[in-house]
Amino acid sequence: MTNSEENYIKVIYHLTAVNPKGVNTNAIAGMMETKASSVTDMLKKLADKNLVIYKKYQGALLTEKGQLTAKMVIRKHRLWEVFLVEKLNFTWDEVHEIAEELEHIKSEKLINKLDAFLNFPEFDPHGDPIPNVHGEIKKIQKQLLSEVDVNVEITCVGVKDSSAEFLQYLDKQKINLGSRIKIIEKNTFDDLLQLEINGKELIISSKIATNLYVR
Amino acid sequence: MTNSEENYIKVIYHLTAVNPKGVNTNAIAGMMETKASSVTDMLKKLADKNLVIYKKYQGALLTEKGQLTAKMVIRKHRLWEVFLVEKLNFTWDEVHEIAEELEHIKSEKLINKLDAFLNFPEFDPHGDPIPNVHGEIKKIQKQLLSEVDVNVEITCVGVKDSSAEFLQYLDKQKINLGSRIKIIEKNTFDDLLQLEINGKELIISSKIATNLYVR
DNA sequence: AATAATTTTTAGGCAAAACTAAAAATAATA
DNA sequence: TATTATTTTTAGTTTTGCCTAAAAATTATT
Repeated sequence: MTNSEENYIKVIYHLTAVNPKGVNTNAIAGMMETKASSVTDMLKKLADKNLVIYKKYQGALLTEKGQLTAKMVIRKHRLWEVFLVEKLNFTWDEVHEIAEELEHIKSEKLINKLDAFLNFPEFDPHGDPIPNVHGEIKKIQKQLLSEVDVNVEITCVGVKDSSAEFLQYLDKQKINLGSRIKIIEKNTFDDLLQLEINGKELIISSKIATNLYVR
Repeated sequence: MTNSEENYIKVIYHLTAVNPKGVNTNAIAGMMETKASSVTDMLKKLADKNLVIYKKYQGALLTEKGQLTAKMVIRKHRLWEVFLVEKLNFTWDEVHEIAEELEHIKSEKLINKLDAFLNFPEFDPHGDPIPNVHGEIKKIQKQLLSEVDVNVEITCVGVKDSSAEFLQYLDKQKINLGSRIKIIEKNTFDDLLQLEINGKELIISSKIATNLYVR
């Protein structure tokens, strides 16, 4: 397995959630920051290796083997992110790029020992679930903050957008995983939300509210 | 910097210790498990990048820039080895292969935070010194066990051969870094040494004695 | 010093993963 | 449905790092 192959598998896995009946070549190209023709080449190779189901012009889907591969790469990525934040004191906006490299380190034993060292965490620093050693993923009930009713107190459990920009904004507003949030008022006209968080009031845009997962 | 380039630089660095006036193409090929013609190709590229001084048929030497690069790769390798042994409970014979991959992870910040997390260790699990953030290496006085006189008590501080086979042998004999050792008798005829270690007697061959550093 | 042996380099190729440009298939629209 | 637009694939290159085989340079030996 090359790094590039693993990255394709991972991208197809993520895109399948949005497009369960076949992931477009162009969509993959967009995520991989490459050209459609390169994607076609790679899909043929992955199909030969039994990782992807691919028929010309029909888009791609992962085989069972491909899905497991994807989950293992995601497992590694998210465990390393936990390590970087919990042990090395990185902030949650800094870890993605480094984990993109670390996720390709090959040793099974390494990742399972890392898992144990971190105490078998179930979620990464952005609230995303970490597949266990068998590839099983614990799903939690969660919704976007934008879907929550007024005056219901909820807990921040994750982010949809995990760009550094967004995460740094959340840091500045002291919004973390675990923060207790209550919507005080929804302004339907300009789509701003008035929140109460950590006892303080805060006005946020709908863009923020549609990128924050709560429970 | 590609992984391959870093590996060449590292190999040239190590070979320079033995061959300070120019490292042979063939020697590099041997260490890299590749062919001499591939080495020639790479030497040209590294010379273009100002990492290596290379003249046809004259062997290779590292520039200042190349030496620093080598030290930084070695720094990463050895810090990761400390992490694997101290934090993840790997044995000292298991860590080399994994560190060979980890040493190529790019972030400066990562390695310096790892260094701090590990409490700025000066030696790796095999007793080899870890270059600091500036590439400075603390040298310690050490000699081979085979060069030590009878009845002088010394401390094991490192290994010359760090193959899994040798390290596992040492583990079995309960010889670790820090073990106190005294040579009771040298048998000049068959080159066996009689040791006292941890209060117990042990007979070792000269092959062992010429691969163990002590102080 | 001349020849033989070894080492190193050159020349030409290959595979992986990307690219561009053009062709083919599918989807959208008049 | 015919035509246009979009998506996807094919064909042909490029770059990196490796290879083999042959040529050139260096070193060793008689």
